[in-house]
Amino acid sequence: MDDICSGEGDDGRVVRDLLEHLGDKWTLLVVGMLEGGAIRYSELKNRVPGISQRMLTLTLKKLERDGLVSRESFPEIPPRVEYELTPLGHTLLPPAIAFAAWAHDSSAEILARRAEFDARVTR
Amino acid sequence: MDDICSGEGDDGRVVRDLLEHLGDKWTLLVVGMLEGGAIRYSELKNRVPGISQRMLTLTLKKLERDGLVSRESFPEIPPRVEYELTPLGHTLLPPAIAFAAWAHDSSAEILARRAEFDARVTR
DNA sequence: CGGAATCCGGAGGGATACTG
DNA sequence: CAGTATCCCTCCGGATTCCG
Repeated sequence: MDDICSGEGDDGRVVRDLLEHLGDKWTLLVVGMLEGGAIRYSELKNRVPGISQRMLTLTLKKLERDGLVSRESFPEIPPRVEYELTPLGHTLLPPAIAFAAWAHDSSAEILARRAEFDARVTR
Repeated sequence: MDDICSGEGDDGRVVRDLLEHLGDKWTLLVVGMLEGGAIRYSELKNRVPGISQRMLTLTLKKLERDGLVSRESFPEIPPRVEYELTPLGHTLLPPAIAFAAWAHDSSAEILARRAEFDARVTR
Protein backbone atom coordinates (compact mmCIF):
# COMPACT_ATOMS: atom_id res chain seq x y z
CA MET A 1 0.00 0.00 0.00
CA ASP A 2 1.09 3.46 -0.80
CA ASP A 3 0.05 4.80 2.54
CA ILE A 4 2.80 3.11 4.41
CA CYS A 5 5.35 3.37 1.69
CA SER A 6 5.35 6.40 -0.47
CA GLY A 7 8.61 8.13 0.00
CA GLU A 8 7.65 11.22 -1.92
CA GLY A 9 5.33 14.02 -1.08
CA ASP A 10 4.49 15.76 2.16
CA ASP A 11 1.81 13.20 2.75
CA GLY A 12 4.22 10.36 3.19
CA ARG A 13 6.22 12.46 5.58
CA VAL A 14 3.30 13.25 7.78
CA VAL A 15 2.22 9.64 7.93
CA ARG A 16 5.71 8.58 8.81
CA ASP A 17 5.89 11.22 11.51
CA LEU A 18 2.64 10.05 13.04
CA LEU A 19 3.76 6.46 12.95
CA GLU A 20 6.97 7.33 14.71
CA HIS A 21 5.08 9.60 17.02
CA LEU A 22 2.65 6.93 18.19
CA GLY A 23 5.32 4.30 18.20
CA ASP A 24 7.10 5.58 21.24
CA LYS A 25 7.30 3.62 24.41
CA TRP A 26 4.08 4.71 26.10
CA THR A 27 1.62 6.43 23.79
CA LEU A 28 -0.31 3.39 22.62
CA LEU A 29 -0.50 1.98 26.12
CA VAL A 30 -1.98 5.19 27.46
CA VAL A 31 -4.47 5.40 24.62
CA GLY A 32 -5.49 1.86 25.34
CA MET A 33 -6.12 2.70 28.98
CA LEU A 34 -8.41 5.53 27.97
CA GLU A 35 -10.72 3.26 26.06
CA GLY A 36 -13.14 2.96 28.95
CA GLY A 37 -13.86 6.67 29.27
CA ALA A 38 -12.66 9.53 31.44
CA ILE A 39 -10.02 8.63 33.98
CA ARG A 40 -7.90 10.61 36.37
CA TYR A 41 -4.17 11.09 36.40
CA SER A 42 -3.29 8.90 39.35
CA GLU A 43 -5.55 6.10 38.19
CA LEU A 44 -3.89 6.25 34.81
CA LYS A 45 -0.52 6.04 36.47
CA ASN A 46 -1.57 2.97 38.39
CA ARG A 47 -2.91 1.21 35.36
CA VAL A 48 0.11 1.79 33.17
CA PRO A 49 2.62 -0.21 35.11
CA GLY A 50 6.13 1.12 35.17
CA ILE A 51 5.51 4.54 33.70
CA SER A 52 7.13 7.48 35.45
CA GLN A 53 5.32 10.68 36.30
CA ARG A 54 7.47 12.48 33.82
CA MET A 55 6.65 10.19 30.94
CA LEU A 56 2.96 10.05 31.73
CA THR A 57 2.76 13.82 31.77
CA LEU A 58 4.74 14.20 28.57
CA THR A 59 2.71 11.54 26.80
CA LEU A 60 -0.59 13.08 27.84
CA LYS A 61 0.50 16.54 26.82
CA LYS A 62 1.56 15.29 23.42
CA LEU A 63 -1.77 13.54 22.94
CA GLU A 64 -3.62 16.62 24.08
CA ARG A 65 -1.66 18.77 21.69
CA ASP A 66 -2.63 16.52 18.81
CA GLY A 67 -6.27 16.67 19.78
CA LEU A 68 -6.51 12.99 20.63
CA VAL A 69 -7.07 13.47 24.34
CA SER A 70 -8.92 16.14 26.28
CA ARG A 71 -7.96 17.32 29.72
CA GLU A 72 -10.32 18.65 32.36
CA SER A 73 -9.14 19.82 35.74
CA PHE A 74 -11.48 20.24 38.71
CA PRO A 75 -10.52 22.97 41.17
CA GLU A 76 -11.09 20.91 44.28
CA ILE A 77 -9.06 19.89 47.24
CA PRO A 78 -7.39 17.59 46.65
CA PRO A 79 -7.06 18.47 42.97
CA ARG A 80 -8.52 16.17 40.38
CA VAL A 81 -7.72 16.01 36.68
CA GLU A 82 -9.46 13.76 34.24
CA TYR A 83 -8.34 12.69 30.80
CA GLU A 84 -10.55 11.39 28.05
CA LEU A 85 -10.31 10.43 24.42
CA THR A 86 -11.70 12.99 22.03
CA PRO A 87 -13.84 11.84 19.07
CA LEU A 88 -10.69 12.03 16.99
CA GLY A 89 -8.89 9.99 19.60
CA HIS A 90 -11.58 7.33 19.43
CA THR A 91 -10.92 6.82 15.73
CA LEU A 92 -7.47 5.63 16.66
CA LEU A 93 -8.88 2.84 18.79
CA PRO A 94 -9.88 0.31 16.10
CA PRO A 95 -6.51 0.22 14.36
CA ALA A 96 -4.74 0.17 17.71
CA ILE A 97 -6.86 -2.71 18.92
CA ALA A 98 -6.34 -4.59 15.67
CA PHE A 99 -2.65 -4.14 16.19
CA ALA A 100 -2.74 -5.32 19.76
CA ALA A 101 -4.84 -8.29 18.78
CA TRP A 102 -2.29 -9.23 16.17
CA ALA A 103 0.52 -8.95 18.68
CA HIS A 104 -1.44 -11.08 21.12
CA ASP A 105 -2.26 -13.76 18.58
CA SER A 106 1.21 -13.89 17.06
CA SER A 107 3.36 -13.60 20.14
CA ALA A 108 3.62 -17.33 20.69
CA GLU A 109 4.77 -18.08 17.17
CA ILE A 110 7.14 -15.16 17.13
CA LEU A 111 8.77 -16.28 20.34
CA ALA A 112 9.10 -19.75 18.89
CA ARG A 113 10.70 -18.45 15.69
CA ARG A 114 13.01 -16.31 17.71
CA ALA A 115 14.18 -19.22 19.82
CA GLU A 116 14.64 -21.26 16.66
CA PHE A 117 16.70 -18.53 15.05
CA ASP A 118 18.86 -18.03 18.11
CA ALA A 119 19.54 -21.73 18.38
CA ARG A 120 20.64 -21.80 14.76
CA VAL A 121 22.96 -18.83 15.17
CA THR A 122 24.38 -19.64 18.58
CA ARG A 123 25.66 -22.98 17.55
CA MET B 1 -9.39 -3.78 25.53
CA ASP B 2 -7.30 -6.00 27.67
CA ASP B 3 -4.87 -6.76 24.93
CA ILE B 4 -3.38 -3.32 24.90
CA CYS B 5 -3.70 -2.72 28.57
CA SER B 6 -3.29 -5.58 30.93
CA GLY B 7 -0.37 -4.87 33.13
CA GLU B 8 -0.27 -8.29 34.70
CA GLY B 9 0.81 -11.61 33.34
CA ASP B 10 3.52 -12.58 30.92
CA ASP B 11 1.05 -12.09 28.15
CA GLY B 12 0.77 -8.39 28.66
CA ARG B 13 4.51 -8.15 28.77
CA VAL B 14 4.99 -9.91 25.50
CA VAL B 15 2.40 -7.79 23.77
CA ARG B 16 3.95 -4.64 25.10
CA ASP B 17 7.36 -5.80 23.95
CA LEU B 18 6.06 -6.46 20.46
CA LEU B 19 4.36 -3.10 20.34
CA GLU B 20 7.53 -1.35 21.35
CA HIS B 21 9.48 -3.58 19.04
CA LEU B 22 7.44 -2.77 15.95
CA GLY B 23 7.07 0.82 16.97
CA ASP B 24 10.65 1.74 16.33
CA LYS B 25 11.66 4.17 13.68
CA TRP B 26 11.89 1.88 10.68
CA THR B 27 10.27 -1.52 11.16
CA LEU B 28 6.79 -0.69 9.93
CA LEU B 29 8.13 1.19 6.95
CA VAL B 30 10.25 -1.76 5.89
CA VAL B 31 7.37 -4.19 6.34
CA GLY B 32 5.24 -1.91 4.22
CA MET B 33 7.82 -1.94 1.46
CA LEU B 34 7.79 -5.71 1.42
CA GLU B 35 4.12 -5.90 0.67
CA GLY B 36 4.67 -6.34 -3.05
CA GLY B 37 6.79 -9.48 -2.77
CA ALA B 38 10.49 -10.32 -2.75
CA ILE B 39 12.81 -7.38 -3.08
CA ARG B 40 16.54 -6.98 -2.86
CA TYR B 41 18.59 -5.09 -0.32
CA SER B 42 19.62 -2.14 -2.44
CA GLU B 43 16.14 -1.69 -3.83
CA LEU B 44 14.78 -1.70 -0.29
CA LYS B 45 17.29 0.91 0.69
CA ASN B 46 16.22 3.11 -2.19
CA ARG B 47 12.56 2.81 -1.37
CA VAL B 48 12.86 3.61 2.29
CA PRO B 49 14.09 7.15 2.00
CA GLY B 50 16.56 8.27 4.63
CA ILE B 51 17.34 4.92 6.18
CA SER B 52 21.00 4.15 6.79
CA GLN B 53 22.64 0.88 5.84
CA ARG B 54 23.10 0.10 9.46
CA MET B 55 19.46 0.57 10.39
CA LEU B 56 18.20 -1.31 7.37
CA THR B 57 20.41 -4.26 8.19
CA LEU B 58 19.49 -4.24 11.86
CA THR B 59 15.79 -3.93 11.10
CA LEU B 60 15.86 -6.77 8.60
CA LYS B 61 17.78 -8.99 10.96
CA LYS B 62 15.32 -8.35 13.73
CA LEU B 63 12.41 -9.15 11.44
CA GLU B 64 14.14 -12.26 10.24
CA ARG B 65 14.79 -13.37 13.79
CA ASP B 66 11.12 -13.04 14.62
CA GLY B 67 10.14 -15.07 11.58
CA LEU B 68 8.38 -12.19 9.85
CA VAL B 69 10.81 -11.89 6.98
CA SER B 70 12.82 -14.49 5.09
CA ARG B 71 16.23 -13.86 3.58
CA GLU B 72 17.64 -15.56 0.53
CA SER B 73 21.10 -14.83 -0.79
CA PHE B 74 22.18 -15.74 -4.31
CA PRO B 75 25.87 -16.57 -4.72
CA GLU B 76 26.38 -14.55 -7.84
CA ILE B 77 28.68 -11.79 -8.90
CA PRO B 78 27.69 -9.20 -8.01
CA PRO B 79 25.98 -10.65 -4.94
CA ARG B 80 22.22 -10.44 -4.64
CA VAL B 81 20.09 -10.84 -1.53
CA GLU B 82 16.34 -10.85 -1.53
CA TYR B 83 13.97 -10.30 1.35
CA GLU B 84 10.38 -11.39 1.52
CA LEU B 85 7.54 -11.48 4.00
CA THR B 86 6.86 -14.90 5.47
CA PRO B 87 3.26 -16.09 5.89
CA LEU B 88 3.48 -14.91 9.48
CA GLY B 89 4.80 -11.60 8.25
CA HIS B 90 1.85 -11.23 5.93
CA THR B 91 -0.55 -11.43 8.85
CA LEU B 92 0.96 -8.21 10.10
CA LEU B 93 0.02 -6.38 6.96
CA PRO B 94 -3.71 -5.78 7.57
CA PRO B 95 -3.27 -4.14 10.98
CA ALA B 96 -0.31 -2.18 9.69
CA ILE B 97 -2.28 -0.92 6.72
CA ALA B 98 -5.22 -0.03 8.91
CA PHE B 99 -2.85 1.96 11.03
CA ALA B 100 -1.31 3.74 8.08
CA ALA B 101 -4.73 4.49 6.69
CA TRP B 102 -5.74 6.03 9.98
CA ALA B 103 -2.62 8.16 10.03
CA HIS B 104 -3.26 9.23 6.48
CA ASP B 105 -6.89 10.12 7.10
CA SER B 106 -6.29 11.89 10.38
CA SER B 107 -3.09 13.74 9.66
CA ALA B 108 -4.81 16.88 8.45
CA GLU B 109 -7.00 17.22 11.50
CA ILE B 110 -4.15 16.40 13.86
CA LEU B 111 -1.96 19.06 12.32
CA ALA B 112 -4.82 21.53 12.65
CA ARG B 113 -5.36 20.67 16.32
CA ARG B 114 -1.68 20.96 16.93
CA ALA B 115 -1.51 24.42 15.40
CA GLU B 116 -4.56 25.41 17.43
CA PHE B 117 -3.02 24.15 20.63
CA ASP B 118 0.28 25.86 19.99
CA ALA B 119 -1.43 29.16 19.24
CA ARG B 120 -3.32 28.92 22.52
CA VAL B 121 -0.17 28.19 24.51
CA THR B 122 2.21 30.56 22.78
CA ARG B 123 0.09 33.60 23.46
C1' DC C 1 26.70 -5.41 -3.96
C1' DG C 2 25.62 -6.54 0.70
C1' DG C 3 26.88 -6.29 4.55
C1' DA C 4 29.99 -5.91 9.51
C1' DA C 5 32.59 -3.10 12.74
C1' DT C 6 33.59 1.06 15.07
C1' DC C 7 32.98 5.70 16.67
C1' DC C 8 30.10 9.03 18.54
C1' DG C 9 26.42 12.80 19.53
C1' DG C 10 22.01 13.45 21.12
C1' DA C 11 17.40 12.23 22.19
C1' DG C 12 14.66 9.26 25.28
C1' DG C 13 13.48 8.37 29.48
C1' DG C 14 14.19 6.95 34.71
C1' DA C 15 14.90 8.74 39.72
C1' DT C 16 14.49 12.16 42.71
C1' DA C 17 13.12 16.43 44.83
C1' DC C 18 10.19 20.32 44.95
C1' DT C 19 5.57 23.17 44.28
C1' DG C 20 0.50 24.72 44.30
C1' DC D 1 -3.05 14.94 44.08
C1' DA D 2 -1.13 16.52 39.97
C1' DG D 3 2.17 18.00 38.17
C1' DT D 4 7.23 20.70 37.23
C1' DA D 5 12.26 20.92 37.35
C1' DT D 6 16.87 18.81 37.30
C1' DC D 7 20.20 15.51 36.99
C1' DC D 8 22.10 11.78 34.68
C1' DC D 9 22.85 7.88 31.93
C1' DT D 10 21.56 4.56 28.49
C1' DC D 11 21.32 3.31 23.88
C1' DC D 12 19.29 4.62 19.32
C1' DG D 13 20.84 5.50 15.22
C1' DG D 14 23.80 8.34 11.65
C1' DA D 15 28.46 8.61 9.39
C1' DT D 16 32.29 6.41 8.11
C1' DT D 17 35.34 2.73 7.02
C1' DC D 18 36.51 -2.00 5.91
C1' DC D 19 35.58 -6.87 4.08
C1' DG D 20 33.96 -11.12 0.86
